[in-house]
Amino acid sequence: MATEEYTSVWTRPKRGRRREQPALTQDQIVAEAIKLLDADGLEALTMRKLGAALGAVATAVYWHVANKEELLELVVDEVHGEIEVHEVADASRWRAAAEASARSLRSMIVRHPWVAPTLADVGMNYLGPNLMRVSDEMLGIYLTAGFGLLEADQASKTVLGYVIGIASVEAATISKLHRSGKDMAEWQAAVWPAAVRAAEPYSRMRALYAAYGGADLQAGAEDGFSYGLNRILDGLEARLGRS
Amino acid sequence: MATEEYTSVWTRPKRGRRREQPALTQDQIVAEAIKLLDADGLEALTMRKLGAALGAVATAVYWHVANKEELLELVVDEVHGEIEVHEVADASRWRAAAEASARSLRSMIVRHPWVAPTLADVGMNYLGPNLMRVSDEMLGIYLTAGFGLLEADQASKTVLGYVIGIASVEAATISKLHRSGKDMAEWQAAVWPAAVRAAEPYSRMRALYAAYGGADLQAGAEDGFSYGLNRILDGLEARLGRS
DNA sequence: ATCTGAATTGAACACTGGTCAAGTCCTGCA
DNA sequence: TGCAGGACTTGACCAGTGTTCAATTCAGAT
Repeated sequence: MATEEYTSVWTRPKRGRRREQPALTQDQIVAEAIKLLDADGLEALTMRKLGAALGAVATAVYWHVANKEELLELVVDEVHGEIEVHEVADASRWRAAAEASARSLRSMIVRHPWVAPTLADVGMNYLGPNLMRVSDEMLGIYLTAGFGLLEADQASKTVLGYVIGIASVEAATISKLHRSGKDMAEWQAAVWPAAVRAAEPYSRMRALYAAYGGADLQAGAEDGFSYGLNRILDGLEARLGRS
Repeated sequence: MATEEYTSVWTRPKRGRRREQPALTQDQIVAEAIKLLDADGLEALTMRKLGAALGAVATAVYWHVANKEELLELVVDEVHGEIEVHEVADASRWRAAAEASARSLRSMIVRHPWVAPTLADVGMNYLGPNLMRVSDEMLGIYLTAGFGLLEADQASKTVLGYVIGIASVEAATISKLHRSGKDMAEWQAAVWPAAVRAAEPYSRMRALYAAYGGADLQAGAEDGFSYGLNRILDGLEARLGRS
């Protein structure tokens, strides 16, 4: 609570004063919301905190944004603006472009771990310009690769689904990590015993955990992502050769 | 508010009566929570509503469960119990088993659309017995297919990631649908024009939407899922043949 | 100098998850 | 039979949530 200044009819600032706060804008709000989300995660985003961070009051935000859900919609679209998809000039180079776009999407999710659950409970019901642009450009990759329109869409969605799924799981870990303040190694040390104990009754999981030992899980995730992505692109490429 | 029954020293049930409410159990609570989640979605699950549904009061639940997060953990593990993974006897039949397990997972998510966002923001940090069992059995499929331990894990996670990603998006639509009370056709009719308008500036998306026209999106999702799954399994199979 | 309408505020509402001390019931032991 | 103590339930309460609404402030056009 700020200490209340004593004001009265006499001490009150003259009405002529101009608003030094340059007035909230939607862009400003979205940017600040992203900052808060990145810093403290999804459930830490509160209309009041957001208002405060903007030097205003919660309700002021509602002038620029209908409600929290709409704000999230804007915010999700905004971060999709970070995704880079290269136009693919040569049909024979579609695979590199597909891989790059997948990696770009993944790194965006890792950078903003809160998008994963948000996307997951909002699906493709958002129609923001950045989402559309990314969809369009990705579709373009598979079209110039030689797929027909409908199959290109399916191919694109296959890769998209894979990346979202994998990145969601990664993002969850990152979030938990970030919020607990520990670094990867500490956290791994803390969680590993419990995981091993839980795996105990299942022979194959037991073997797997034993094989991993104390390996670098972050590097493992990286490798796993590449592995899966390559298998998927293999599958698509094979399909392409056959038609 | 329930209408209060009149009771007094005279009309009150005799003290000897045994508790006809067979006392809350954790299983009962979890089961009821799932029922509520299925019916009204994630954010409709309230400790108070849950208590009420069990003929008790919110705080009573806290005797059996530490907090809401733990409850969600239990609930997520419970629904994973619905996933069926067939043991694969013959190494040559791994692909059918892999496909079946993927479909089983997908249909579980579609049946309980709220698991998608829940999983997405909790990742693989749950260590419940059903999750472990499913992981173990799925790993088994790829092991008997002929993959080495670490690659089998990667293969399994590839398919898992794909299914979770795709199913998340599907689940979101299903949730929105279910909560709006409309059926698929109605909803599609309502949303389609907005989608087409949003796609307008993007030539490939415009073409895609035009090609889809008013097609059955549900069937489309089904086809899309199968397509992607088959490509992934193609990719894995190819890898298997080469080693 | 006044009016207009966009922008901002403070107070309130109905609700959330969670805690707490107090109570009620039931079982098992004497 | 009486009683102790653990299992279970309760109501009152807390801080914090998203959201609404009337009232206010202010910049610029008239």
